[in-house]
Amino acid sequence: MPLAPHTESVRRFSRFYTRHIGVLQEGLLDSPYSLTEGRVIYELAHREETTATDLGQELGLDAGYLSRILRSFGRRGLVKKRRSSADRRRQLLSLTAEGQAAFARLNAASRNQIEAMLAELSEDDQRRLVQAMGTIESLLGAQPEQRVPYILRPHQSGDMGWVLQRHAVLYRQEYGWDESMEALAAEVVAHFLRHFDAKLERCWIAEKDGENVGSVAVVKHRDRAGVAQLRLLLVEPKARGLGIGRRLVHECTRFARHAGYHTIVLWTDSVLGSARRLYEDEGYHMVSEEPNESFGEGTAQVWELSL
Amino acid sequence: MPLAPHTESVRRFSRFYTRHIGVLQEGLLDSPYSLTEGRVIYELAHREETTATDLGQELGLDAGYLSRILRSFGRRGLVKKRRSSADRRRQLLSLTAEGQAAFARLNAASRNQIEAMLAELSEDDQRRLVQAMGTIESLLGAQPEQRVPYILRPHQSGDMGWVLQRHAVLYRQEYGWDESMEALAAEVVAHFLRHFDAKLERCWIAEKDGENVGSVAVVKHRDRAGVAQLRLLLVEPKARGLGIGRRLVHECTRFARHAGYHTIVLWTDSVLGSARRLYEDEGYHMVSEEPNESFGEGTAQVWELSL
DNA sequence: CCCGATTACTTGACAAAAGCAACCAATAAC
DNA sequence: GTTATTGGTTGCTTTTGTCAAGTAATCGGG
Repeated sequence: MPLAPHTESVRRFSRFYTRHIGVLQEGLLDSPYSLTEGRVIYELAHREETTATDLGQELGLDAGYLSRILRSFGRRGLVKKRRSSADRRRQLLSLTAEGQAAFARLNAASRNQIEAMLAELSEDDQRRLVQAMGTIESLLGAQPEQRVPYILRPHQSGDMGWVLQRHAVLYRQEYGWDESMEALAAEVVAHFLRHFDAKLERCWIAEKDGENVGSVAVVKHRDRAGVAQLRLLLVEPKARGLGIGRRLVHECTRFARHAGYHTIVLWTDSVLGSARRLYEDEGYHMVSEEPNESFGEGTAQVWELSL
Repeated sequence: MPLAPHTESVRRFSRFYTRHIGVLQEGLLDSPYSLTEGRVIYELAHREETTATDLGQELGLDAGYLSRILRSFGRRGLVKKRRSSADRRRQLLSLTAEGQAAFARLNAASRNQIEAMLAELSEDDQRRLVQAMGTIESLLGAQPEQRVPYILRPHQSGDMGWVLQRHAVLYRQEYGWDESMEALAAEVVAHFLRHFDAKLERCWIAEKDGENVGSVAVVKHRDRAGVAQLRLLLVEPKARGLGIGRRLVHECTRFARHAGYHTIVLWTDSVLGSARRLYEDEGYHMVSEEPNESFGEGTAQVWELSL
């Protein structure tokens, strides 16, 4: 039997935190989404493809109510539904690019609020706060979130600079590639930004714990009509092993197929062994290989996937 | 600028605790009150008399909405309204006995839930939990609750036993009174329980942090018609200085006036100095004094207040 | 003391959020 | 093949909350 003062302390804390959260959530008010809608978007952003029933279960929502929310999301172009081929009653739900962007905005707003709150504390106090929260979570048995611990979103301003920088740093660190690699990446990035065609091209940024940890882009092939090219694939070392690379590659395939391309190709280098696995598993096969002239020591390869 | 991982930790905790609270609040569902209604009752129970505007401000409720809630509470007999004499636009709101009882039920239900939750933790872990919660509250600047830190409620089964026990223990400890005092109190309690007349009699228990800390009762005078008697006033030493005694005495006056008595009387002893102040401030005056035969060394006094 | 502004509260109309129940189509179970 | 179950949608209702207007009392000058 717990002590009465403990019980009351917990109740006081609950009241306090409820109010605290209430204040935070009011920030959502100047978005076009209700709180529940926000939760739905959050959940969608953190899953690759779910069904409505799943979602309803997770969020404790009435099926009818959720159905309407999803329909409105569909109308607003945030969510796309795809009949499951295994069970044609089910719809596999996923966020569209607009949906991902909408979530990114919500997410950024929420993050800014928390940051503003934290900014008022000293670094020590921030640490103590996070520590205390962790204690509570573990004591009250927060099970580790079974969602994917990252989100994908379209690129925003500033992102491409990050993409370039990390390409340069990582490929130098991991493979010792020289500046010509950086120059090439810079050219790709510049071209992407200058000629970006939202209908036929796309870039995804993977974000984890508020930090960018991965990227990939689909662009039109410079010469071959109806052919897409996958470029700028990157996953930060500390975020590897979570399936982010696989997800990024897959996202490209889905987009390219949907955009009407008949083929998607990519260039890679024989030294990039782990990437090779991703491409193979996605269904790509190598179509040509030749000595790499510009950087490194491996051979340049072209891989292709028919859509 | 806070570190990104900290921000994300705080967000994760907020999600976690939101969900946690959600589960707890579902317990309210098998009560006849909505969440908002519950909050209103809570607030009313923790204030002596408030105005609707005050309440709305505190809870962030729309005035119109609150007005309707209060009207329905009025209809259900939970709340009574009294025009302020200082400002006749205002209504002073307070819970009726039924209202207090309703709150006590809600409160007990909520407490049971928390207790069940705590019961799964070792005592050490409970301590760590409460500690961590305290840390968060102080870091996030919970201002000390400005509400009265106790609530009043009608007596429930078991309470009268507590009243008797504490009378015996406290008067012995503080004034060295002997068993005859206990016997007298027992008789009063027994008579109260056996002949309890809900229309004309009432007992209040003051509760703080989930523990009983005070009591008082109004009963019909045994001989004089139209006269009420205040009995069994008690405040635990550790809860003194919070105005609980004063509040209890005042509650009696209000009730007696409302129940139609023309006078309320009480017996006390000259050694009970602090109680004397309470009675004086409430408007009582001493009407007789004679040597105390039964216990202690002081003189027995009768005080009276015309209603 | 008078008059406009403000405050405390109420009311009506309405919108948003949520829940319930009936229903359809696809699938699973027998 | 028939029945039950599942995934989802739709119509209807209740609950919850907002907005604006209205009333009475009070405040704040001149």
